[in-house]
Amino acid sequence: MTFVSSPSARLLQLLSLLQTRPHWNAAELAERLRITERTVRRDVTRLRQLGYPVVADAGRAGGYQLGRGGALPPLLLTDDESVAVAVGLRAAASGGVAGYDEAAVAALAKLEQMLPAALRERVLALNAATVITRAGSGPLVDPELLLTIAQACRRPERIRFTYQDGSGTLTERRVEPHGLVNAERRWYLVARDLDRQDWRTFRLDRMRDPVLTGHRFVRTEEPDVAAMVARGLALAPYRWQAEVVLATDLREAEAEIPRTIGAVEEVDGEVILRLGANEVEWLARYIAGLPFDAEVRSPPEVRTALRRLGRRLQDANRTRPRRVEPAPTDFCGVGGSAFVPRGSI
Amino acid sequence: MTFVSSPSARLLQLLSLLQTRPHWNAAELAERLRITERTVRRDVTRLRQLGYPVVADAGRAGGYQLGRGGALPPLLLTDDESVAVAVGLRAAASGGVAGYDEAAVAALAKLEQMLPAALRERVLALNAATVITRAGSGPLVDPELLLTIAQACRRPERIRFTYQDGSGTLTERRVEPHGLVNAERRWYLVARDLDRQDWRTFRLDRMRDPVLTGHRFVRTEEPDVAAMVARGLALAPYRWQAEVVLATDLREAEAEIPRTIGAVEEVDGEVILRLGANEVEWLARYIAGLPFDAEVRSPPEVRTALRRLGRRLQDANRTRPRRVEPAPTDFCGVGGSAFVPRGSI
DNA sequence: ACTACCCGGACAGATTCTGTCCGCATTTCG
DNA sequence: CGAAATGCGGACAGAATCTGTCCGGGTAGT
Repeated sequence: MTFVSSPSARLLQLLSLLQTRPHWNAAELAERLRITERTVRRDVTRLRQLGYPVVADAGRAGGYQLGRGGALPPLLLTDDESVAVAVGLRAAASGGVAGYDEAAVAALAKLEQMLPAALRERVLALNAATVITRAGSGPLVDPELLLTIAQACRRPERIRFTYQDGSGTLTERRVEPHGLVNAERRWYLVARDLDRQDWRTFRLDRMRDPVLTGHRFVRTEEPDVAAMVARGLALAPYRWQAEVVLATDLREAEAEIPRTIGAVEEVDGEVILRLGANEVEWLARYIAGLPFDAEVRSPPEVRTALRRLGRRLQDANRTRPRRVEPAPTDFCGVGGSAFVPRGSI
Repeated sequence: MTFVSSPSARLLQLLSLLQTRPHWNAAELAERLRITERTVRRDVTRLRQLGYPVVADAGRAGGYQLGRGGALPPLLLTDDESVAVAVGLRAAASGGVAGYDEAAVAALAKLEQMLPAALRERVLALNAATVITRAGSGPLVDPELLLTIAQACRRPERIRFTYQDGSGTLTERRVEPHGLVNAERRWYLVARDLDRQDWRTFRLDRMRDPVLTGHRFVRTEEPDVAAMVARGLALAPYRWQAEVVLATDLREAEAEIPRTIGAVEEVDGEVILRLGANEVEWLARYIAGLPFDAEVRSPPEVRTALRRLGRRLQDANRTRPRRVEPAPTDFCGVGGSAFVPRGSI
């Protein structure tokens, strides 16, 4: 640590020390800053006068701690950046980002204190006026776990962890981590599984006790991480895997079918859709809902289900409906979105 | 402004003044802080030594400005809050939140500087390891416009604006704004339309030149803003509005059909689904894809389309498929989601 | 050329800071 | 209960820094 001559700079150093450890006594601080304990006490008083919440305990186990809240020094963000902070944290608080609702709200409150007064007023108005939609939260992920995995990805270093798959089975995994993806309100890790010698995608909320093994590794492949996650979601270990010939071209099919639903490719001049589900009925319904005709190649159970569904659609909508006219609506928006469940996993 | 005795506290006051106005000369600052210009110059030097980027111009139009960047004082966020900031801004940067990509990246870079060194390293690793998924950005909304509307909501004050509807028609609108919603990557305003004497929902990216009229109003109703947006999305001014009887109970129907797709209610012991689209074919496909049987009450065109679809499903999947076995996959994740287009608007 | 700005050294006096000393209060442990 | 280890803050003398004043130098705009 370098020593500075001016008291105001030393104040900031004291503040930094208080942050790096939860607990200091005056003797420790004095030694670190090369001042006396009396001066430490004076500096603590100065920090308090400046609005920093320094908490002290007398007695045998006494010492200083930095409390939360209090006045904070100015923050150098542009107006756009401040709005982005408010909007981004608001989105996190409403569950748009996996599992950081409360922390985001708290962080937002603190950051607001640090804005210039005029802009603060406006950002506060934005938060007050914005209604939280019930998007729902993703599964909680321990921040410590997330950061540990992130560090493993970055070094890069092999990790070991306990994993719980969809059916509840626990297995030990050893992997070379590659990248993190936050998709569909969940966090995923794309990694190379050392025991299976292949790429795998794991959900972080199903991961326990990650341990950095200490073994560094060299990356020899650069997979498209986002694509693997998206593809993986489509071809999860469902009970039924269907192969369907679509009566359309590849571009149209790709535009219509999200990669998280199914994989589309062209083989011998035909457009083939592969997708999975745990229930035949679900597959039949999904295929029936596609905006182009489809022939199921396999499995035959799905073909049968589609024929049965076709018959039921005809039977239910013969003639003679009851007439009711829906009320007119003037709405000036557009768009919609939905999660598509495909049977229990 | 209150005056303080200690030079270190005055430094923070000087820093605050430099933020409130883009330009000050020494004489103005001296008068504000009740010190001489020479002392202002000394304080500026001290701020620079502390890492604040104070920019000065000599000459007739000279003065001081606070530049961007530079060292920043410690920020009092918990680890959880810091991760939430990083994650939330990362989501905004990847288009998860409407229109604040670049500003979010810049804000994130600045905030990272303010973390304690150990935590900063870990948050940086998180950002490096996280792959941006191609969620796509929503339409850009001018931050100034967003903040103006937010302020109108909060006061509350009537506003006037030019609105472009789905077909491109421009109209003048006078409204009493109630609340803002960020849904489906777009910003919406829920307001009471004064000319139509009814509640309306507007997209902010289709709004121009909002003007605060100066007329305050009192809120006499508290509508469910999020529900109005969601409901509005389902019952947009489509060419075809269908009414469908579902062979299931209300709870099941509500669980299966998002409010952004259609409205479900129970009438005389029957579960009724109302939804709209610009194309009959789309409605037929969607209804066919539902996981329960459905009878279309109206319009007859949709009933006809469903019968036709049922026949085609049977024809396309008679017998004798070509046999191909899909490759097995071990993927440990689940879930999917997609925007559901329903014909051109 | 003139005016209005920023820059920073030098000096004497004013102000603040520091270490030392001390008594008081609180908490924990044996 | 007493001892030990902590925080608290006043008082004092000397050390250190800050301040206003003065001044010469440099830059930018009219």
